[in-house]
Amino acid sequence: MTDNKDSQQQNDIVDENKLIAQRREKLADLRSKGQAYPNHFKRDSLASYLLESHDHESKESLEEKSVNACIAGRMMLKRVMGKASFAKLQDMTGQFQIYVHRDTIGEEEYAAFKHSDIGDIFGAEGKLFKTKTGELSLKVSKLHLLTKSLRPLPEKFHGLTDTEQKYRQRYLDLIMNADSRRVFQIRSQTINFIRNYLTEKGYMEVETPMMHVIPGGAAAKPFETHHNALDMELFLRIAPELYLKRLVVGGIEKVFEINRNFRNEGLSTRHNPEFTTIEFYQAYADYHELMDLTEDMVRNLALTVVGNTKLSYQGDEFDLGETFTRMTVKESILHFNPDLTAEILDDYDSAKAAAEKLGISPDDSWGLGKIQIEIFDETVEHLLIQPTFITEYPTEVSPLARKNDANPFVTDRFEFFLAGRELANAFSELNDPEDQADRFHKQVAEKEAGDDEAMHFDDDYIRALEFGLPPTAGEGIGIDRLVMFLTDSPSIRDVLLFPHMRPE
RNA sequence: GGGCCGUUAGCUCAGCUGGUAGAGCAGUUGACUUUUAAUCAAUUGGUCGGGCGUUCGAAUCGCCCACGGCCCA
Repeated sequence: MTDNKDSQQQNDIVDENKLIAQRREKLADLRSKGQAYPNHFKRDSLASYLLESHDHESKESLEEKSVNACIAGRMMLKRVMGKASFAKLQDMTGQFQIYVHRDTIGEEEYAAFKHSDIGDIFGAEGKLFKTKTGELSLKVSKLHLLTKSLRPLPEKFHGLTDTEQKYRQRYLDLIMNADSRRVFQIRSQTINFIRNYLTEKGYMEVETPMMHVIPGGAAAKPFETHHNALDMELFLRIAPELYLKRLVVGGIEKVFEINRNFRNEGLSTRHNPEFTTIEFYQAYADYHELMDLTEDMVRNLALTVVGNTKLSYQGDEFDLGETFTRMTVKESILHFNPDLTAEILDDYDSAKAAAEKLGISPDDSWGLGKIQIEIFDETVEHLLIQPTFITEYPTEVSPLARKNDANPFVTDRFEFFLAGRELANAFSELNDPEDQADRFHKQVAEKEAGDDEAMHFDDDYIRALEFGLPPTAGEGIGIDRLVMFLTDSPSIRDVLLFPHMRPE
């Protein structure tokens, strides 16, 4: 055992390259001289603040005012020119140049600075000034090495581009790539915007269970886990929907939750096993009101976080400032399939034949509604570049949505599409407990027939509905996908700080 | 799960029809007191993702595996 441990430690050391070894020696030297990881330095300014407040000033007026500042950050760039040096310190708002001068900070301090490494974290005190070329900088009177960095940063010009390393070592990506920092700022601002938007409209934010006894609210395969003390199987939630509607039964008439869902499916540029959604529910509203709300919210979100309603996603341009198109599933199919007619779509045999002609292989268990949706997915979805609401989804594929009064074949539901992808799903909720029980029974039958994404029967949810769910409309929006659109990110991994990866 | 592409120094990348690896940046040493990817000179650094095979000889050719990317289901 001991031998193994020793050889393991040996290996750890051998694994390290010379660059790290050199920095470790510098760290040992720092330790020998005192506290190597001090925590006394207080900064008073951020890079962006100094630039905003003083960049416009002339060299002379800066000199006259004699502005003191303390900044801190990671050294990203270092240019030593004999007895004077320039370096860039990076904090969370940007980079700021410091000027380190031997005759100002002293010979010993300057020698130490010359031995510092790119990546080291410094605190710097001094006076603001402008260089010959006009760059606002800090003339350092005192420099504090706050954290020694042991590992060399990626190259200063190309930075870190290796996709795998960006995802696995996100900290490094965030240090090196302003674009990545921007993506996650926009992500944060997006969530913040939505939270404020709904809160201001009187919605209450809640947190419902992530571990479910009966996974429900969506058609998806769940992750399974086990509770030891209770000795029971649990599922990570695939959607919060049924819990949020229980809360509407309980009288929380406007409610929302922004949180993670987990689905046990493959990974791709569009799918991560855990992803974030916002779901919100409003009593005494119908799906038309949610379309209006969605249109207003998405438009103002874009204006707030990217400052523009005209966006482009991977080459597709769209404008969230224009009125969003609204059409039904059938209208959209007919619009993009001139050879089809309403009569064909309404007849099971001819619709099935049309689907087969499109390369779809209808299963015998599919009804007309499922066939129509497959035709929609195949021929319409990817063409909906401009913001579009599609309504009147077949009841067959909408087990939780309220049937349309005029046409019970379809539900009071819409999905919202942008850049050829579904972004939101909403409907007037099914609040008839007997209808809901019937639909659960159908789902259970499908599950027994082998569909492992079909829903379970949730007795307590039916019981809640039996107490009475007021007429309610609800919606879910994929936050990751929304952020992808707002940041023009090609992969969901680009908008997740730590996307799921196989172990190295 | 299938197809295609990739994996070479800490990072970004070259490396031809097989002959035991190269640049830039970073590092080290020296010069340089307002630089802007600073410059100049010298210099260190590699289990070429892993394994097996073909061959006198493999980063290079073949097979298998791992990880990643893109496309498809």
